[in-house]
Amino acid sequence: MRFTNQIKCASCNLKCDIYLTAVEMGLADKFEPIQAVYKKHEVICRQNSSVSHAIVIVEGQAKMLIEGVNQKNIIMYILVPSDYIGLIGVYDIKTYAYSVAAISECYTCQIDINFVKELYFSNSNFLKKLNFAFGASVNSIMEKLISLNQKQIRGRVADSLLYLSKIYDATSFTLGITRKELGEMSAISEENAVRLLSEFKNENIIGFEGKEITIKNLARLKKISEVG
Amino acid sequence: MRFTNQIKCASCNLKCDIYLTAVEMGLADKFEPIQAVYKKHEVICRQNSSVSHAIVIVEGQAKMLIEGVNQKNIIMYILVPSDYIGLIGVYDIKTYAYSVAAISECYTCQIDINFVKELYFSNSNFLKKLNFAFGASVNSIMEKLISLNQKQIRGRVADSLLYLSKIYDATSFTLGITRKELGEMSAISEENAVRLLSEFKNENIIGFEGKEITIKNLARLKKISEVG
DNA sequence: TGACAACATTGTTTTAAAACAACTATTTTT
DNA sequence: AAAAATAGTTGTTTTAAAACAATGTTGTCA
Repeated sequence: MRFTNQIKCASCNLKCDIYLTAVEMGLADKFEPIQAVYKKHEVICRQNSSVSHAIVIVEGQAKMLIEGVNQKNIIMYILVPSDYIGLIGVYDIKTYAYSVAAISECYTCQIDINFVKELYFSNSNFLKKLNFAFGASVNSIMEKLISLNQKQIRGRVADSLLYLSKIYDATSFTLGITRKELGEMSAISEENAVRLLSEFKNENIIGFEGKEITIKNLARLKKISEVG
Repeated sequence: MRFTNQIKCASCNLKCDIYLTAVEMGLADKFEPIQAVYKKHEVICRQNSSVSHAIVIVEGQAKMLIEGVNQKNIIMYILVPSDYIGLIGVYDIKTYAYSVAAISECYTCQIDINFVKELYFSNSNFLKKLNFAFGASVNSIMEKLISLNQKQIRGRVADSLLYLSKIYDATSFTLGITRKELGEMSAISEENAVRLLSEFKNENIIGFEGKEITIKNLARLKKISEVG
């Protein structure tokens, strides 16, 4: 990890909600984000450590994961630019329930959680926005719980592929993660992750060449996701 | 389900946070909870239906569950008096992500979600209290995710027993749920739930007679929960 | 109070997915 | 450019847990 302080918020293309709210409230001068860059594989925040900043992904990709017993992890989300880490600090939760690690070089902005809290409690629009995002994340965790516990591995991998297609907003995308990590997203072994990709390829549901994946039959994939 | 309107809040022993906050803000007269009684097995709220009221469990017990594919459910929590259902409505989530069903006769109070929202947005103490509860629930869902996905069935049943012991606040308690439901809490089959109870009994970790359960060796049970 | 349903139990069989193994391909490092 | 490490692949074996089956027990209600 290294610090940069090159980009000023005023000239940043991302324009995160925190900055926009600060500006709206005439607090732009009090707004001093720390800019940190993480190399691939570096840990951005560690499960059980204390939440001191809200972190915005400005560039790059990261995985949010729960570190479980016997060093097996579950990857919950892939974070992409404009996603937040650590908002839970606003809800008075002191430690992270998850870890986040870079899967490509990640540029982040880190804003003191107390400053974010100040905005949260004094700006009801911002409050509603965060609340809604937070509430939605609870729903998506429940969906993940169902997916991982009640579907067979075909359904789980289908879910992961659909999820990736959604966050990359395309049916063709470059898989930012390894086969092992695809397994960790679906709570299956690396070998079975490979096997199922090949299976889907043979059935002409997807195509791939290394990390380049194309969903060729979205309807079938959705069907597989549904029936488990 | 039937309605009663016998108990006035002023004379209610429970004194929920919603009522207390309403009183504090001089809104006690605007506070008109609906009192509804549910028989055992009756559904209190159904997954995907819309959230219109915050519901307080006044008496009795209920299970909160996610209804999954192929009619297999996961029981997330057992709700006991003073627990809430539907607070997620405050966070602008319109539909329930789960169902709740009575496991014994349940007396509930139901308060219009818009009234609760009013309190939430105008009383920062109440807001903080709800936020904290909500944030904590996210953490506990993640723990459940780990428990159900990375532990073997022994560890999962151990977790369920520890959870029950915690909510009943005793090492001896009457199991409010069936063996099948204990399985649904631990994401295992009914048969294995029975088998593991017997196994734990043989190993002198627990004792039971029908629904009366005693944890005899808490340390061992915690160990089993840890090692998975 | 007898009949039926729901719940509990235990042994046996089947199965889905992990683990193991052996090998190839692709990146990184030096 | 060679060596080392990481990532990907496929076939085989093992295993944990579900499903099946058969039977006993308790509860409910007409």
